[in-house]
Amino acid sequence: MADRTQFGLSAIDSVPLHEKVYLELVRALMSGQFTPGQKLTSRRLAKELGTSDMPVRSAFMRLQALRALSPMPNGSVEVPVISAERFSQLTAVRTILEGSATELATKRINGNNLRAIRRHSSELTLAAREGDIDDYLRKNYAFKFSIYRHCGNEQMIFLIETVWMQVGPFLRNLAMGFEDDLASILDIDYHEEVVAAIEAQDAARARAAIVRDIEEGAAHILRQARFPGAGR
Amino acid sequence: MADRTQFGLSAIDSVPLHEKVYLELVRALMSGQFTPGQKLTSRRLAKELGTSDMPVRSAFMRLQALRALSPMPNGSVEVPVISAERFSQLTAVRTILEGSATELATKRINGNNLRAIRRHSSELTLAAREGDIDDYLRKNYAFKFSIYRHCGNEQMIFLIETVWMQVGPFLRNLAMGFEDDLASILDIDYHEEVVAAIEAQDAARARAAIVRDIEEGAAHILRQARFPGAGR
DNA sequence: GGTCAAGATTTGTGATCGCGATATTGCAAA
DNA sequence: TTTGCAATATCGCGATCACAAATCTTGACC
Repeated sequence: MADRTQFGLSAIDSVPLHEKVYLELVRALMSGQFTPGQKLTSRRLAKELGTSDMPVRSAFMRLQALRALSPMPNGSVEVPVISAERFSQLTAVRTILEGSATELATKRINGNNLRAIRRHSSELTLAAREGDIDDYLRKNYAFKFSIYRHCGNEQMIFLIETVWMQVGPFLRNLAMGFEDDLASILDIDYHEEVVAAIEAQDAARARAAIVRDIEEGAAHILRQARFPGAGR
Repeated sequence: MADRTQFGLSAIDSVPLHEKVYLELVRALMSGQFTPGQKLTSRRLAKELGTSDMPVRSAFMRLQALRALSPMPNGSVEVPVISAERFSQLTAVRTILEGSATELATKRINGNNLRAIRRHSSELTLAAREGDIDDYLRKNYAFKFSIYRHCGNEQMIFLIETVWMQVGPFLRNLAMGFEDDLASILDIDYHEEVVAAIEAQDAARARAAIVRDIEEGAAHILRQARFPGAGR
């Protein structure tokens, strides 16, 4: 479905190349298409994308500022290797930010919002039962941000997104630890409890449920993950 | 004190130009040398700095990713114009993040750390009494981060820094509202109370003091600031 | 088989150029 | 003086080139 004006002309695409490259890299990173530690060079990537290396360099700069890519001493970038310590720190920050956002959102959510959240919640449950990891992660993202979006603080949402940019690519590689048993993740998944708390307008309970969801998920990951420098 | 090798040669400076431009822009932004709403163009800035526009473009990309510069529809960037709403949101995020960081830090600070914090605190008091706004803001930054640095969570510090990058340039222009009466800011400055709470190892009290410091400072600013779109 | 140095390749970095779009200026008409 | 518009200057963007440093390859030698 190409964009067409009323005269049948295709709409001029004014989105800069570097922006497209950036979005493409975010997508690739968040869906775990790169291996942690993988080195990315602007020239090679440019060749793969069929552009010059300039737009790629721009995208690298942005991603590196957000810590979604790690700068190497020689100026190259690599997909971040997350250590157990960094993962714990990011989890701690997540509980603080996402807990607060949930608490704020609970007080502002109305019927219409709630209906959308419930839909995301049931889709999330479904995805877990069906065992599709990619779909599960995508639905998990959609569900949580359908709540955070209503916290009334755009700055907070931005910060949460930057944290997810750092954890996201990592989660993908770890969720694979569940293999065919993705449904078992529902045992430590409190998203139904979150919805119930929001319905009851109980902000403190909603915060507690989100925090618990984040923490138990992280603990489960820490249990079965192999982190660099922690033996093999 | 230039870097000299043992042969008296000046050390080759291998810091990339785009990094220097970035640091220079951060410094200029944080010290309020740009007016909110001011448009920055890579070409003009490059000419002023005596470089090509490439390093400037890189620096723009990074600052824009961190929201320290706002992208314009045509791709230019401008120094962010902060609205009353955005300022309130950023303040709310600050209380959450910096409150948590202070609470965590209180539990980890030992005698040596405390001595440095006390020094920063007294320097801050001194700067307020002397009435030098720039010095006050610098000391305020140094004092607060001398605490946050010990929170044991590098990711949290990074997020706090990005928030400061957004509020910093704005604070400068508003602190000028105090004019010759900077010493009066001490009336709503709870940094001595923060130090006392840390000394007493009372994490909850330290958090409350920092939050109060942030909130009352922000309230004072909101009272006398002229925000865009709020009449004149 | 392992080591190391020379050569070849790749890479980051920054300058420059060209294109199309945007913004600014200058001037004439109302 | 204000309005309309064309000439001009400036700008974002992306491609390409040059150069030095880093990295990889290769092959001779111990």
